[in-house]
Amino acid sequence: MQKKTIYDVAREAGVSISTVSRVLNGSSKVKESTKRRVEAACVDYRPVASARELQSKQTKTIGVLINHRPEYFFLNETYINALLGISVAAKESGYRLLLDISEDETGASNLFYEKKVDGFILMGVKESSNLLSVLWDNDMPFVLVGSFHGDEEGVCQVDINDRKAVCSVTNYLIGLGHRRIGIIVGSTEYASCSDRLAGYRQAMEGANIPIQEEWVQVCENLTEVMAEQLAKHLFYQNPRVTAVVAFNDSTAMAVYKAAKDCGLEIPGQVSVIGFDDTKVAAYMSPPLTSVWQPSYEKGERAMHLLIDCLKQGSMPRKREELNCIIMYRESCAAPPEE
Amino acid sequence: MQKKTIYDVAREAGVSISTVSRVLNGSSKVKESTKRRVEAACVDYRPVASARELQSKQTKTIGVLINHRPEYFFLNETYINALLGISVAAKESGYRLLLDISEDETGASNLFYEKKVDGFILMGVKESSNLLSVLWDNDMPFVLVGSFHGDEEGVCQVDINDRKAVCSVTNYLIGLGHRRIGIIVGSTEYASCSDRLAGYRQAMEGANIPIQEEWVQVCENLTEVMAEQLAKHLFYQNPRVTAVVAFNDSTAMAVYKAAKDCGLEIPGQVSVIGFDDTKVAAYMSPPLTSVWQPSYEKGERAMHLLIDCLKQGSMPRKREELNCIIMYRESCAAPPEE
DNA sequence: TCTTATTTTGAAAGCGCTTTCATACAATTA
DNA sequence: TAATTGTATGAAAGCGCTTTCAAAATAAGA
Repeated sequence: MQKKTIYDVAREAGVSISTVSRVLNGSSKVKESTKRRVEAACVDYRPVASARELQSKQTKTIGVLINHRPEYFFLNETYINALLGISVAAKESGYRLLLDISEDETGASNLFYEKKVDGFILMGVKESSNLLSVLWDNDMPFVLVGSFHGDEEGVCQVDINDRKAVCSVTNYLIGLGHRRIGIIVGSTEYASCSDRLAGYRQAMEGANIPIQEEWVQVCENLTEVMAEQLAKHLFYQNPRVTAVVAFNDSTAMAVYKAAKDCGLEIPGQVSVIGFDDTKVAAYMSPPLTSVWQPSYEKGERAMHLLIDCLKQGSMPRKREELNCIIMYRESCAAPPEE
Repeated sequence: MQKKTIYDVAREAGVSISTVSRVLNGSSKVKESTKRRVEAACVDYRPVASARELQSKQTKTIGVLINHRPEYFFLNETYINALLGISVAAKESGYRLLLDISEDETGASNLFYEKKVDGFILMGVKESSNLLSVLWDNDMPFVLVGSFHGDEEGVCQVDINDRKAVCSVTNYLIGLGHRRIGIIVGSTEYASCSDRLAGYRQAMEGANIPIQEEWVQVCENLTEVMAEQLAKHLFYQNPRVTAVVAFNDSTAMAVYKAAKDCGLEIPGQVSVIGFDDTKVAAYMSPPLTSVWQPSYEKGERAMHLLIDCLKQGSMPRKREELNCIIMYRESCAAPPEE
């Protein structure tokens, strides 16, 4: 079966292809009666996207980039949730998603150079990325999901306040009586890591607790296996930490494992705090106190912002901040008596 | 800055656009010396994809469909892992991915009708789906990831043997001494659910244990909250089940919660078995015995199969079966003495 | 050297649309 | 009724490529 083209529709309706195109796009006035004729002839007709894109210079598709190392074999749950939000918002507005999961940015710039997308949503961008300036310089709209500082004067992004959130939970731990508080974070190449670390420092300084450098474990490549080791480092110290702020819930899980291996009770002997409040947090044993963040909403909001840009033709350099919620559960308590 | 077109390259190299196109596509012989001249002129030139697609009738992009209800707000980890495998395999072969996450299939058929993709990878297809026949009838290549039976004589799919896997773990439970074994599965609209249920039945029948119908809990809409309730149904029975086969690890987590609420010890008073062996399984308390399945490899393999189809022009109606591994951990033991 | 076979190249058509520009027609106004 | 304005439509160009077909350049054979 040969596919129906705009010519077939035009013939069937007894009009020219221009008229068909006009009723399809609603671009200019068409007499009501002919409009109806054309619409009737449009059954089983679907415009070929590439033809339309070639001419109209827009693709109605958004490139979604997720920074991810293939060797991790596991995608951060917050990315997935953001992706879900992006997906729903895109669908609402008739946009499609081209997904690029990778560490390097050539895939992304290809999408741009080959005109495959109208805009981008970027997740997990490294501070050292130079993709952003390419996009800026070429007026390609994009929105960042998640933390980023960068050299640019300001980019369009939707984010949480990582620093504030970690500052809060650290203060919570301090309020519980903890002094020797450890933290495990990933590469400071990522703003979310450096911000969370900064939040920890801020809280500790605010409480006049001098930070022992062996309490802060920064890891370029924070897998669960690594996290477990780092947690053990923390626990083998003498005196050991009585609480650990984990970069995220996966890390917290690893900390749980380490604690178990070291024969430390949670929360009796060590308190643990996670981040992201992934689905497991509530089911862990003991249930994990964690910072919930609105990942889905981040994605959704980013998409809406991007679509607005696309409509208006200009990109706001604004940053939207969404709120986190600390989910208090049972993984934290006062430190053991000395 | 105006984008460089094939005309610019041609002028710069002193040849016609036909020649440029030829060296770009390697479609026919070009003299070595002119080839070099053209290649030199190609710096900063990127073909516009839509123009190329319009003419060549192929898009070098694959549509990836994930069946998912928006109200779930959470994407099955096995899908994500498969997606990762798909992504890596696609990248290797220079394919892009158009992602469509949704329950209904109009998004997918749009991609097809508008010629946005060269083929499809489908995940979580319902038995009642009629997308497949549309694709078949129009010679659009596709590969299924995961279980599916369907009316068709056979489709190209890569899958595990759900029935065999659940049969094995049920036998394991029986071997441990269990007789009253419960099972919680999702909608039998999905082959993976009905197959796992069939595996359970097969094992029970094999051991001559008549199945009490209150032991099998089928749920159209298996969320964690639902699973927890169903688990409690199982536990409130008199005599109650001594083991539960959960549809997947999320369900198993909910069973853990229910057991805790009912004051039942795992594995002392109830044994629990999960499926998928997601990352949490090993970290649960007690660590969950679960069936690991090669999700990543499923995606990777599906993509390779699809690319082969695309090259050869014809689609094999074969089904590839990958192996599962039972990860024995500490959530199963002999049933309590009566 | 001249013909024939072979390789290399260019002109031009066309993929299926959108959009400009001009024309035809209907509706106003003088 | 003629002149003027406004509206509805079509012809044609062109988006940036690939590909066919024929011509030109080169190599081989007589």
